[in-house]
Amino acid sequence: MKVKYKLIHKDKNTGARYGKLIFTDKNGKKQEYDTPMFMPVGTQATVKTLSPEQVKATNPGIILANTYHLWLRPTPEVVEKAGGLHKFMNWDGPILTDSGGYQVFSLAHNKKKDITEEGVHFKSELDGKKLFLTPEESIKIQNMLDSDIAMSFDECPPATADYNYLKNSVERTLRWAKRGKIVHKNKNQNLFGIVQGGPHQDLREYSAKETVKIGFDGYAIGGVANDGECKDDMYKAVEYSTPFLPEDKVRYLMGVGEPVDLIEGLKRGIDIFDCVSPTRLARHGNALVPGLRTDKRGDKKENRINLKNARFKEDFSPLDDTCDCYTCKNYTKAYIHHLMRCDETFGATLLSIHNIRFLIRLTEEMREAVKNDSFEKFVADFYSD
RNA sequence: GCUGGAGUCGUCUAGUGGCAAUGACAAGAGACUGUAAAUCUCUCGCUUUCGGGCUUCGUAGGUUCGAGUCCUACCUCCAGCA
Repeated sequence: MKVKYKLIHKDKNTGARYGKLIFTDKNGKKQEYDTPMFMPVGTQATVKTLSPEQVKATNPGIILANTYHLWLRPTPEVVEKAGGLHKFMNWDGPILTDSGGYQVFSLAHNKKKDITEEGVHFKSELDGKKLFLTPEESIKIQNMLDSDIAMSFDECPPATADYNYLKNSVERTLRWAKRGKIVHKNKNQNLFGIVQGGPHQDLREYSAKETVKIGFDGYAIGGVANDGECKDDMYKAVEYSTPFLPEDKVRYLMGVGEPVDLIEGLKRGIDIFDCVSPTRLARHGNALVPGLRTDKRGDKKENRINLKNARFKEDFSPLDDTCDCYTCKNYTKAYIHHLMRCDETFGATLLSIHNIRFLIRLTEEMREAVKNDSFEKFVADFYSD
């Protein structure tokens, strides 16, 4: 499905935007979704522990899948034979595939040797086989998967990498973006570019401007929230980038995240977010709950409870009594505590539903605030609770 | 009653003269941001000013510089025979 972003309203006092993503399929049929949006992650063509119906019930827009993982298994050929990713996984909503760029850094064993101009050498985690992923190959795979949004294959170094590394990385990511765009043939698929540059103002500005010159259907900000980056640097990375992105294209902050980050991102002009944290936290027994806490670094973090803790054994209240999700409407903490203690998957399912809905509900509330030009007050209330 | 065998952290278990004592589970807690993650880390006899101190391997004695480990008796459990 081809996508168009429509900016509907810009908040009077901040950079926050309310908009719509309008997807049109081959037959001219439209699907519309509001932004800001939180996209659940389904790396292996499934949002872990959830059925498509359960994902749908959280009111999502786009969901994610990953090129790297699907390349190795089941292979793009299989997905193509199945009739594309939508059919394969029974998801008729929009799908965004990450390019494998993130895996470059988390999987390449020897960064210096494995990451070359031509592409990246991997060792398959499945069978130890030597693999080589290039920008062209990544786009080709995404074309075959037939996702709605393909991401450029970027180099995603930690924000804490030194300036020179980040500078070279920005240049390389630009060259890779061009190479990817040239081979992008799927007319029914959108291609997004990725801005890199760590926390450095000049690099972000340069990366954003050059990426826009290449021309993409949407723009992402990458290389944030990794390897111990502090929140301040992450917000800087965003605010150094968004001013140079076109107003009529959607902006995607990759891999983020936490409730606070959604707010801070939106404030700086981001429209869409994705993060593994709601589903991973769920599998590890944690539920997002209202309020904030301060972590050991002094950063404001989301509040959450660990349902495995003994204190929930006889707590027969819902996870969050302000929440409208299936889990909160039907189950108690004591029951989820029991399921997590027994390693029953249904516990992870219930927590995933809640955590995803928690973030999506936050985007819905932010949306309303932007519509009413009251986002500044919304932010103030959020921090004062 | 006789003959073998066994009793070690909540549970199972390693240990055959230098041991607060192995591993697993359970338990208590923490971490997690484009998913190498339903994973990982820490604690788990008592106590501590974190150097240590104290008490532990069925019970009671004994041998030894030193005993969960060797000896004696007893208690309990299991198997076989009466």
